[in-house]
Amino acid sequence: MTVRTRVAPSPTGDPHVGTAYIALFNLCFARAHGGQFLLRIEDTDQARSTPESEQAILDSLRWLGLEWDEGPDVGGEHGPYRQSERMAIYGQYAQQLVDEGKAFVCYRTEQELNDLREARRAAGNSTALKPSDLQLDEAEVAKRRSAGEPYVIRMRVPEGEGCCTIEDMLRGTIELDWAMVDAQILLKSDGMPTYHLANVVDDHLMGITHVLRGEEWINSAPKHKLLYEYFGWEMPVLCHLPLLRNPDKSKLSKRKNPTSILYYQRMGYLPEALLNYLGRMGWSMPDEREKFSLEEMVAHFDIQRVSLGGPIFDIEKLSWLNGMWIREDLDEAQLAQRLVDWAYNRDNLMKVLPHARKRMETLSDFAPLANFLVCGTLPLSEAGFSSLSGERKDIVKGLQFALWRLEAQRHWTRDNLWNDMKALADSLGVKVKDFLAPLFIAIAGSSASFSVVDSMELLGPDMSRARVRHAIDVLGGVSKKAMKQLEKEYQSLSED
RNA sequence: GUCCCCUUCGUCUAGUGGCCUAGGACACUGCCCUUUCACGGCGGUAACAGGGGUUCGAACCCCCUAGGGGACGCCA
Repeated sequence: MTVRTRVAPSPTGDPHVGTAYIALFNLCFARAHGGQFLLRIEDTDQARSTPESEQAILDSLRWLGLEWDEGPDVGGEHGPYRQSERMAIYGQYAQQLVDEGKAFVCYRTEQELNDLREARRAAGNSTALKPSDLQLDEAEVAKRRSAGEPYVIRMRVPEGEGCCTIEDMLRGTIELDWAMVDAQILLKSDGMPTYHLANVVDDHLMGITHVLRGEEWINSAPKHKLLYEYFGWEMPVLCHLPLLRNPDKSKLSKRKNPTSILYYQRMGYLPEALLNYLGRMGWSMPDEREKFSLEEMVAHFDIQRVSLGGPIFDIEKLSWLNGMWIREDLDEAQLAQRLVDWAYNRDNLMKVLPHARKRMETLSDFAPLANFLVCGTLPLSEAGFSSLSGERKDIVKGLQFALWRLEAQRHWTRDNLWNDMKALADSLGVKVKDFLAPLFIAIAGSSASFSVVDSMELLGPDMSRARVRHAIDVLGGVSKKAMKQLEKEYQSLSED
């Protein structure tokens, strides 16, 4: 048995707990059956994938203690293979399908596609575009080809009535209407494969026998099944796991919940505890114990014990569990070591000292100055912002705008952050000093502290963003309606 | 809008036709321990979404309704 997890960098480069969740179940399933657990990096989207974001995910999984196997040597490189290095392979397979009439070249433009979908939606149909919808007459195709216009390769899909049946380990037989399945792009105009092609080709070449993935993939299973049929390959057994949710039950997202593993690391959660908690999401030990190690989970793993309701990620219970691990599994020497490794080490001190030194008269001044760096959530209160001039509404607005900028920043350095904040203040017509004042409190808990941008650099993106979010909440949050208004205003700012 | 998935305390869950007057855990709460706080111990509040079937018997099987979620991209 061989299973794999595909890891895709998120747009912000944060390693997502959802990725670790899926990886954990893949690992347990494989190990429990004496099989292999492989990892595959999904890096065909140039916009989101950088070497750093890929490394961040691998490092996070390792931090959690999820070790993967070295797979078969597909395409010349071991380990968590990178697709971009093997582009030629996908092109070949796509071409093979074209030659066999199972895929076709499509010159449709984005505008045309939008119009076609719009028309289908207006007619009350699904928006799935079929090969016949996309057909252009030969003269037009010839014209676009000789003009060197970009094209993609799409798969042919059934156009008549009927269902595709998918077998799922947990859900049994699922019937999906072929009408919902569009002529999926297999090869993008930049020559990169889409997930669908890469996924099927890789899994076959890597000898994957079982695929455990998130339930958001159920709807594309027919495409994958069809591809396996086109290629004449045996399809792996599928299993769709439930999705982790926000407290409001929507799919876990960073706007509503911290989702980055780095955030939990920075907050001081132990990897064992976080992994243990993820193992309790939609799964339970046969004896219902709450606390268990990865080894114990593997030893007792049974995929049939997965419950299908989407579990809500509850930080309070995670914290309780983390406390259990600290109290029961670490003696004092080990705990001391954890603290040192976590933050109280020389490297960290050296990073903080340049900012603290100028402000110190005695050594004991250091702790209060650096306190905010090792704090998790700051004990903020509304009163803490009362010293600021300006209305609360405007303070919240400033923080929200700043948050959006921070969320967009991929290169987290003090200079970039400074430029972001400066630009924002300028476009709002506010003095930088006044704009930054609430941010000081959000980040450091007081306006008397290191420069905010230095503080944010030290805190890192996840913790910084979480602090700003927390401050907005403390100030009463933003209503849905007000949020729409702010989004509009923010949009118009960036257009100027 | 169309299709798919899901539905047990506020939350994570046990439960696969009789052991269910529905069990455990987090949170909340009462008491005990304690100079304080925490930890720990003992209690308490709190759920089978609704309606129809099938069955001697249904949280569990079937149907309908409702609610929630997901998918409908040159994202994964």
